[in-house]
Amino acid sequence: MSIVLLANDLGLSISTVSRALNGYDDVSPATKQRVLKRAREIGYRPNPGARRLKSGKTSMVGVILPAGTEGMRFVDSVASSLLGGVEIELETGGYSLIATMQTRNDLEREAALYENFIKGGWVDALLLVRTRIADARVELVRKAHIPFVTYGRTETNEPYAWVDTDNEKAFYLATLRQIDFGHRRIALLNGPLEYNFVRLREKGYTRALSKHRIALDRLLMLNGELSEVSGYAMCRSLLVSAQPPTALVCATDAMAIGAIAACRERGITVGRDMSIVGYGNSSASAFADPPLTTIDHAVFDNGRHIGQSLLRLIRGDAKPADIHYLEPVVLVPRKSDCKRS
Amino acid sequence: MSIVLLANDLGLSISTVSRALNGYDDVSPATKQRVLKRAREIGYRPNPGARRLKSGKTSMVGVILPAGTEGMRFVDSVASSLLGGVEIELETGGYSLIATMQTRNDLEREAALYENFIKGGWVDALLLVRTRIADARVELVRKAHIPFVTYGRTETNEPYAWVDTDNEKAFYLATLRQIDFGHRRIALLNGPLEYNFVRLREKGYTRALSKHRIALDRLLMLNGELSEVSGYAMCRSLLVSAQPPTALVCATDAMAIGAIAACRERGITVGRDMSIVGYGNSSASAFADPPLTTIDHAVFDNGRHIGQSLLRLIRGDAKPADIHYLEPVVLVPRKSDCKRS
DNA sequence: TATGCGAACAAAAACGTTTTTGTCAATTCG
DNA sequence: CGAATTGACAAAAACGTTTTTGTTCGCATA
Repeated sequence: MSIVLLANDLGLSISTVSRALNGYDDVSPATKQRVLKRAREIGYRPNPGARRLKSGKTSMVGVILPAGTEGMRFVDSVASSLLGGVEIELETGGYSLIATMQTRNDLEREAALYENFIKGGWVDALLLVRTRIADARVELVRKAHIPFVTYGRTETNEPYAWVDTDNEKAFYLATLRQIDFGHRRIALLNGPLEYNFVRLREKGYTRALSKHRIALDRLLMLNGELSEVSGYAMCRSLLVSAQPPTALVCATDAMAIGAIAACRERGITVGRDMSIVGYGNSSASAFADPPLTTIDHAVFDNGRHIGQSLLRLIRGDAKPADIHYLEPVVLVPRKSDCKRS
Repeated sequence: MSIVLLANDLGLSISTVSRALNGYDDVSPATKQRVLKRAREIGYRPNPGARRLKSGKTSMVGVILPAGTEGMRFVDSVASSLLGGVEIELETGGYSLIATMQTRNDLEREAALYENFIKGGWVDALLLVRTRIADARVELVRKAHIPFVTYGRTETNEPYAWVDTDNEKAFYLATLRQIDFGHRRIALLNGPLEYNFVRLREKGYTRALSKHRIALDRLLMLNGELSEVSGYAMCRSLLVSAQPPTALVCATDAMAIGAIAACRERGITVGRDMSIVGYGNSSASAFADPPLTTIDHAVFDNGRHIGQSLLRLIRGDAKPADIHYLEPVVLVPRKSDCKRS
């Protein structure tokens, strides 16, 4: 019974206090100030349960962090920066971000989890990450009539708000660079096929090849996990194949680091006999041996864009169709790529 | 007005329905079943706001993820596994974990953030991570009379619930191994001094040295960030010093990988001329060159312990003083350490 | 000088639960 | 056989807000 305390203290009715606190204009500027001041002094905090019960607003944006495919890693370093960016923007708008974890990758349960999270009414808006090509979540969330933005695009007919990195451009650039280096047998170490960013990266890769009239070799396009182990395994299988590639473009720096290890194991010197480009510009990439040429993309800025978009959507300042932002990428050259020997 | 709908549908009063749903025993087993069944069919979900308003319970446990010291990384891979373990246990008890991010490391704001989070009433219990030696948060949270467990210990007179990894043992083992390899000038590349785990690692290191009557050389004990860059910089400064060490124990694998890069740069072969042990058994550690000897600690299991402890605390099945769990560590030998040459 | 109007505040209802208290019949007990 | 107890349910209050609907009063207008 907190607002009544505040009201009594001020000698006002609770309705006036409430309206003052919420910035309505049928309360005089003078009393509005008085209420605000006293509220701060007394440390008044509206009970979020009551507020939500009455108004349906929670001042919270939610995100469900997907279970990692490898072992138990839910949150990768990308997510960390991203969420940081989101939070810092939401903060300025009086919102905050809450994350909950998905303990398994099971699609059946996923729907139930999202359903629960939304109907549970803990959040006013949602952020969807790790979008798949066909992603049931966006339909589900749209039907719930709750604002949302996706990090990464998906395939759907309906308009929706998205923020994405230019994955296609990234792999177009990386592949082009390998071609310019004289490579013709360039392998693509990619992620799981279901994800949209995986398809986009493949698209960038094939576009670069076809631009230079290089025939596509399906045997050079591999899909696996995003981890070091997986990169190692895929590279290894390529190296023992009939016609090994002379260059690699990898979906993550971790995969590239695994690939480097595989090359090392077989006595192949990366940066001389094998040309490798990674993706992500992870903190480890600069300290690999050789230092990894990679693609840098501003994840934190992506997060900020998402945060801003969420706010606009919540306030009704924008329609989902208005929000499409493609973050540019930049290739950071180091020592892991080289001319064809 | 959802429970009333359900009640009408069943021809019962809302109070009976509520009591049936909450498992009270003054409702007959028959109707209890009937209510439960119908509730499931109809897809009834108690309004969390209303529930919280009345009972004060939220079925949520919260954690505030600290802002990363380097750049904007909030959540490292440790946190990912840990939170996964926590969540999976909480789930079995009908609770779930929500995380929110701390956007800056400022201590002033930290108190306010925790205050807000607790008073905001979004959670029934709290998890505190990245404990410092003197950590104002535990006093603050205790005063709020909300159950909590810390991941990592801290210095306080009051009893509190903690789960921790045996940091001291880990660095005792790592240092001992270096000593057994014949090393006498062993450097400690440690993290920021304020953290309790940093002190414990230092303690393990010094204990191993003093056991073998090796004099402590303060110049060999460095403190920095937990990142590759920092490991690189610290190792580099050691290598150009008057009396470089012949062995390194590092607070994280990332630091160790940075250190390896520094050695490589100066033509020092790690695993032959320099012996390095890391910590964490990160996925990258096995693919470093040379593969990193490191300390493995079961972060996910730690998370599960935390989850269970939280549940016991919430239910009143245990007092904070009862909950002290020290997770054992194990050294995983690879190729980065070696006999003194 | 009545009438209408807007500015500033207050009363009261409502949100969907949980909890306290109450009711009523059936059963047990002295 | 009447009184006390118990088992199963219902009525109503309460949680702390927001929102809808009043109310009062001074002031401009006709």
